[in-house]
Amino acid sequence: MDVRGGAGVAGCCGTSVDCARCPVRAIAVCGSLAPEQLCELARIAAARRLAAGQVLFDEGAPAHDVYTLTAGMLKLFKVTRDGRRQITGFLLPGDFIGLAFADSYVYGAEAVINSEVCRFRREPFEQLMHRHPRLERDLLGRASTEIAAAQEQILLLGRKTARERVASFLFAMCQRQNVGDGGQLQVPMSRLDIGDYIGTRVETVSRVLSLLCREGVLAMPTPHVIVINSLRRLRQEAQP
Amino acid sequence: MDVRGGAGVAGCCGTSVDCARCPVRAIAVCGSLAPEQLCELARIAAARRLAAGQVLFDEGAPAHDVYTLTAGMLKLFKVTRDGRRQITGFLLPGDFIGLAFADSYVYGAEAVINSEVCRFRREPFEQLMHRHPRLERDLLGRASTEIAAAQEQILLLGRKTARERVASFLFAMCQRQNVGDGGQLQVPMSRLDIGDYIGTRVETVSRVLSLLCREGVLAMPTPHVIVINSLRRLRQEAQP
DNA sequence: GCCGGATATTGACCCAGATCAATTCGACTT
DNA sequence: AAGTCGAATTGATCTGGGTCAATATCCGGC
Repeated sequence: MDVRGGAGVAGCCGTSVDCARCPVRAIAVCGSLAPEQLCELARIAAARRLAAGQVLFDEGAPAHDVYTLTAGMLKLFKVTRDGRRQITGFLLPGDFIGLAFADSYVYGAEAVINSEVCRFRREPFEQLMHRHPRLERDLLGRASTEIAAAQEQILLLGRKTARERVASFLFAMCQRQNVGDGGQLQVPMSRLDIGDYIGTRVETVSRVLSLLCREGVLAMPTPHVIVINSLRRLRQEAQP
Repeated sequence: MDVRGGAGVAGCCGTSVDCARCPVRAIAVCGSLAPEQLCELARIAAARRLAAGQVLFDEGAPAHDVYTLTAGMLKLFKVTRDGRRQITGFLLPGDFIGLAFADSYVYGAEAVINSEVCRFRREPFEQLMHRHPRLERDLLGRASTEIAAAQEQILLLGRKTARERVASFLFAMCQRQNVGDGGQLQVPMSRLDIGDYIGTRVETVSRVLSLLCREGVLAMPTPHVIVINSLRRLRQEAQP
């Protein structure tokens, strides 16, 4: 959870190019950028630490920056005029924030747990991107993945039952965390957040989880740790 | 509705670069590609005509091609194992199909009305794209827009009422067709398709439309033409 | 280890929208 | 113009998940 900040970034230009903590590393293009190009990236980068619950930016604010998440977890969300909230995604370290923006942010971003981001001023980042086609290609690939994921979520929200939604959510989390049978799934977000992500109420999330627990599909030692007894049954419940 | 096909494409290399019907034109990069580059694109392109209801490709099929829609309207959709269908988008002429694919198509595509697409073999298209950064950049911009639109739809499906969904759908259609107060909105898709897009049943779509009609927000001379009496009220109902 | 506010769970009841069931409409063909 | 069949509309009823309310549990700060 420690931040390397500007110094850490600068460090990337030397021998420790592939250091896991380096914010630049997080955009997963170290392999495709030469050290002097990493330096360029480092020059427009700044680390920022976020406490749990802290807002990174609000929906609708002018989009001056793009980010990579280097530690922790963020949630992205949209809110209707009358206050209904929809979480559009949870981000894990390595994820990039800034694919969907035009002039202003199309969603708000908030830390789920203590987190760190690496910020890049947008203008120079885009110029750099244009100068380095591999970076641009990497981002296009990420955009592709994000579109596919969004459409999976559209299917979930449009056509799945509450039970299937919870199962789908857990199954996707398992895949992202590489959790298998008997593994412990870390669920740092609240039940409210889960509900706002899968389009149900807190109570429904809680009820379905309790039910799956009673049925033996999973176990919940604490609300934020879920033991997966049968990944196969979970996937089956998810109606993929 | 007439197809120019291979000949039409080749024609783009000459003086008629910006002909509206040219399939290449549809990817909206004519301005950024030199005539000889257009020729390159034309060489890997082929026009294809689709009758209403005809399938362009199935979800899960190997993704050998990418497309641009040159006329008509397509719907993209995903289906659950037990047959529930979710439409993830309707495409209009100029739209590009192929941003979300890896090895296989992540959704099926079917013509809503008689349509034409321009097909590009994927392999050479991607090589061409890599050689022409402006094309790549154009696609990244399109991906951006698509992500933003998907998240808007996620908000709709996760948090809006049936009435708000129908209003949002109509309002979005008005914007795409540039229809204002008193304008005639063309609605070529069936009520079933609309329902499968906004996550409700046919009957609900019909009921809400009838209600909005009775309230004077709109009029329906025929099921596929909707007159917008008050775009303002429509937007208000949409809870943007 | 204990305390207190936030978070999670569980129960009872309700309602928006699904489901089931007729009509009605409209774009075809002949 | 009449006939046909799928699409759209409308009505009646049902139900999954929302809403409201009452505990129970967790976890951070002493």
